[in-house]
Amino acid sequence: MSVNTDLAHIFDEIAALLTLTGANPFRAQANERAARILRDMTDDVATLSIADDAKKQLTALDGIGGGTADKIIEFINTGKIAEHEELLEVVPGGLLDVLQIPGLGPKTVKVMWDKADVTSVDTLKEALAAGTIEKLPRMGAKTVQNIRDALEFQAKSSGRARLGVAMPIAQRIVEHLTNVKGVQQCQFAGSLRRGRETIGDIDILASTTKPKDIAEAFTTMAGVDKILAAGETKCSVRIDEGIQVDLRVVDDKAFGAALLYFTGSKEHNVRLRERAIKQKLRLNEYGLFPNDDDDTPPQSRGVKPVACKTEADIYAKLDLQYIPPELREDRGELDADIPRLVEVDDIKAELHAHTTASDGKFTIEELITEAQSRGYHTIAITDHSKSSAQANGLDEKRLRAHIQAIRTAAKQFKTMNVLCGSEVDIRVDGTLDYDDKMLGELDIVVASPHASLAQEPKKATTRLVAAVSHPMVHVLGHPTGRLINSREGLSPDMNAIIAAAVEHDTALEINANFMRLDLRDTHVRAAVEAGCKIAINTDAHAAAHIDFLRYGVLTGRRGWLTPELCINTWSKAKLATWLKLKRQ
DNA sequence: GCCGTTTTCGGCCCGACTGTTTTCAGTCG
Repeated sequence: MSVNTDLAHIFDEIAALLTLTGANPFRAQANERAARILRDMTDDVATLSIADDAKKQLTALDGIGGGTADKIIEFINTGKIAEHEELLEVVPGGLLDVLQIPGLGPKTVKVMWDKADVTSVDTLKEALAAGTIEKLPRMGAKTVQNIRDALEFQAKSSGRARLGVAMPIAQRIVEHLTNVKGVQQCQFAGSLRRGRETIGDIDILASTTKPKDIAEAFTTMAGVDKILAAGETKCSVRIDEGIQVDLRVVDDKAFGAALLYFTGSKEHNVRLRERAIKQKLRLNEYGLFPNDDDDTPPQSRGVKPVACKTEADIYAKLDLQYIPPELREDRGELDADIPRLVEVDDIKAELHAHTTASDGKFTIEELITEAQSRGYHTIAITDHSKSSAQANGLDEKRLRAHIQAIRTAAKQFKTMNVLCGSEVDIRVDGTLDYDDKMLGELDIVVASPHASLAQEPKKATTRLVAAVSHPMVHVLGHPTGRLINSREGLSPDMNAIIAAAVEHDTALEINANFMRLDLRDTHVRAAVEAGCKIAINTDAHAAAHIDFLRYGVLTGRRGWLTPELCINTWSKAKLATWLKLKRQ
């Protein structure tokens, strides 16, 4: 929903501008929270805001109060927010970019603005060159050099790394460190453990009897480009891929408390600490302690923690169910009944994969063998349709020959359920790329948008609702067509698509390719709440792609997806029955 | 700016690290 995104951006700017004016930090925080809520919701805030009881509906959202609700309504009615405009008259907008530079916070930026006429990244560079920055208070040689380094790094950095890029790197490092002498536990934490679609940096947590050895092993490992910090408990390096990796070394007895802390999210941790306080407890990265109102940290006074060894212990002492990392986003997880979430081992069917018939690398036999080796009972072969000419899509004649070839090949695999399918293009007007007769000859139809992905939201909604309502369609493939960090894709009214999917018993796909992860987590959550069926498919074009499944499962878990709603976890018989019955 | 199982006012998570100063401010997660 692009209005939600636009508004979220404005609230983030208001927050940043407020910090630069020295306003109450909690006021800034409230605006940041509003931005996060808007990004997380699938409801179109524009629709919500024109309702008769708009203010009531908005303030019903936890974290949105009267002031924010008024501003949202103001934006929907006028296209802008007066407070935002007024702040931009006082504070140069270019300072928002300066604030993005690591190490520079609001206090420092304000001093630069007041005393050195810095109003943008460019004027900061000029001030650095002119030597005016180093004359400011608390600006020593090291700080100035750090700013120069950060500017240089920012210029060549590509920003947040995709999940599927960061994960293998993190696993490699964890494996390397686990083999170091003295290491007791080692695993990655942070947004990577929570399965976010992009990762700012990689956090590794370890406990060891020999802290010096692990620090040495970490900073000297292959692929380290630059050592940023090398202390007793924390080391930071930048690796060749341009990603920062932090290693934290903690006491083995408190590994759980540290893991909880370093996994985050920050907002989830704040919620946990607030809850702890209400229970006369105090939570930090060393454990959950009795709260004796002494300002000195309890661990440094020898206070015995109530829990610290494992995350589960801490949740239990806070009277909470264990909350899986993927749910720790302050999206209501503390107040909810947490269901059993889908796991990689639950997946028994791949329902979207390509062969050499279109643009895949597998032959039919290779693809079936690959699926069989993963312990799947079902594999759907879904090559592209004719409109995807760039992907060597099949016309009707070639598709019919392909179906024959699949049926013949399948005879060699007695235990495998091999489905003849297609990934059919959803054309710009919502019609499909084959007629109903052709579609009827297929066991499974995955309908996906590939072209016109910058279509305006209303048309995109009509287009996708038509496809999801089509009686021959089983799965809506990568619904928005977005590519993470490179293409925004469609911004349809996702609730309308979910409603149509529920009505017509069509599954929505989580495309597990880490470039896509489409549906995204928040869409999955809305779909799951509506009782919509979900497919997790890898869209494999080559053997390595089948391993992308884990990213799809992580995204599903972030959307609170249970095995019951995930059609890839069903038994062979249940899945086959649904595929047939759906068309009746 | 938001919120209320002691509150409609007065709070709002917690600690480490860095770099600058001689006891701590600012930033980060």
